[in-house]
Amino acid sequence: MERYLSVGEMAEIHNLTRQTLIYYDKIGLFKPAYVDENGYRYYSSYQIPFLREICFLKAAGIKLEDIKNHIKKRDLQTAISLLEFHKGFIDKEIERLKSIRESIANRLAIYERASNFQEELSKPIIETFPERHVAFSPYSGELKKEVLHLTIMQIWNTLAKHEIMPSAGFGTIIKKDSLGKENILEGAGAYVTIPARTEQIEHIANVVILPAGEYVCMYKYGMPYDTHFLYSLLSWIRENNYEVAGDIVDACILDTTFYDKNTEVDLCQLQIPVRKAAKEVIGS
Amino acid sequence: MERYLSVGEMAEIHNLTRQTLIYYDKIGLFKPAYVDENGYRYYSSYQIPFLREICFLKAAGIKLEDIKNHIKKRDLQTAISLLEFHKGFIDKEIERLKSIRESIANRLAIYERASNFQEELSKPIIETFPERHVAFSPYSGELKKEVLHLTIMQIWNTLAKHEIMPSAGFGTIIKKDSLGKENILEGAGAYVTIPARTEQIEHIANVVILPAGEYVCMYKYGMPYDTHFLYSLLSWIRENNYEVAGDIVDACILDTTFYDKNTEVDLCQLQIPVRKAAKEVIGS
DNA sequence: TCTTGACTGTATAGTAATTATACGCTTTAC
DNA sequence: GTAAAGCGTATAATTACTATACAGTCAAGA
Repeated sequence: MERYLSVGEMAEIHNLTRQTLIYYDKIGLFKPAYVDENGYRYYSSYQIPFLREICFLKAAGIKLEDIKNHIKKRDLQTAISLLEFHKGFIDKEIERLKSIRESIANRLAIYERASNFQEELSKPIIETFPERHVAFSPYSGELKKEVLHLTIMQIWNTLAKHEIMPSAGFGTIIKKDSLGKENILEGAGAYVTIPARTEQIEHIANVVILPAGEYVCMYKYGMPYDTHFLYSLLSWIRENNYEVAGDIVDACILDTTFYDKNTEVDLCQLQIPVRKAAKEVIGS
Repeated sequence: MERYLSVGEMAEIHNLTRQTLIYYDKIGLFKPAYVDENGYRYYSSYQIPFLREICFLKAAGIKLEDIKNHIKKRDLQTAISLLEFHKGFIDKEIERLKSIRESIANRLAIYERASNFQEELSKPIIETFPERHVAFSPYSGELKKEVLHLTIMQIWNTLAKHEIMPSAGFGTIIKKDSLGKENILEGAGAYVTIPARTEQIEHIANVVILPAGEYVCMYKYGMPYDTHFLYSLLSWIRENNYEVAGDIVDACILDTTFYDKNTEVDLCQLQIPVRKAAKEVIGS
């Protein structure tokens, strides 16, 4: 004495729509036990566990095509391997989302700091930064906006190809060794911050570690090649009995996408690592 | 002296395809700075930061439509609220994936145990279970396969509507109080296991806690209403100087989806909570 | 018996963000 | 001058549905 269920009933039991069952019929995933002369679909109550299992696998995020292939010749071993495989996939997804989350949080941290920069604009301030890992690539030729963009994009893409999401900051690094030279931008290049825990990356990009410590900083509207900000900050450092302790960072805080077409400079922050100058340096 | 980039160049810089840029043009997300008389698209290098930002937001999982609406009138506050909102969304996604992961892991645990049941089939064994939380719903009317399926689906759907993924196990609970009665299945009902940490669920389903402890168990091919397995296990319990300590669980291990059309019973495991019988009970 | 409403059927378009393909014109390199 | 590379548009396919339109079927009440 088997009872038959209509599409509507079967759908309601499984919290699906009628259309969905018709679709499952069409793609051959789940067909009614019996179709009457008018084309009406009737399902056996014995089919309920099948549809429930389909719903479970679907809710787990497995594709209907894979469910279809699996459910036909279903045994314990294939069920285990399907779920094992999918568990691995879910794990990867969770890792991916976590790294996106971290990227967004880092970006937000930059924005929060940028919200309060106004009274500090163009003034020297001292900030402490933790150790930062960055992917670095030197500029080629004269530094202008286009070279800057292209070099950043090149690093960005290298990272993206290895599934590292770049966002926590980017900008320019100016070499300490070039400060005295005729061309202060000699050896300078673009950098993109990468998560510190990324280890295998050394093989795919030139990784530089920006040391933790005190930096003399200045928010400014101006591109890295507008070097007068840098010179004025270097003067301040000398006058205040500091000395430059390492390579200089010109971090892009808000790029031109935040401004109208005519404002073609970024809000950047110069970051010069410093230490107190030794007495003899002052005298020289 | 502004340089223009062709679709192909612009696409390559951003690791996109030509088609994608044409699509972005079509939907109004990102249009070329200039189109020549032949319809060829040319992008300004000043547009690079915009496209980079679009790529970042896209990689973060934000919909193109939302990016489009945001990027038009972009300022620090809207950028922060977009990212804050999306961070919340990502958090929810991570939680969702974690609960799917847990469901899959639980299901795998059941399957792993089921892989080795053969030599234990129809024999009493003693297992220890941790505390388990289940959603319970009594059967209405005579217990047969259809009622069983429908009752489970009803619990399943109640859970699904509250975004709890049910999978870790389901089956039948037989009331200890009905063991002596004419109808041993009086008050029996279906259960579906729920994650222990689900707290707000008491309002939406009848939650029962199956206590931790020793259970006399038996793997068997047979539905819960095939009560002779239960009776034989109850005899074994009496003969071995145990007594029933609580409601009886008939857990579905492998449902009929694992078998061909003709095998219409599940592999189930009876689980009877026990304690050592007091002396006077033996004598009575 | 007729009508009404609730169901059923099929067929088609739309969703999101591309990718792939076909076909033809333009530009560039040799 | 020719061939290859690159550009244009247009269309279909992808996934798992949902929504809509239009028509046939069934059960209950007047």
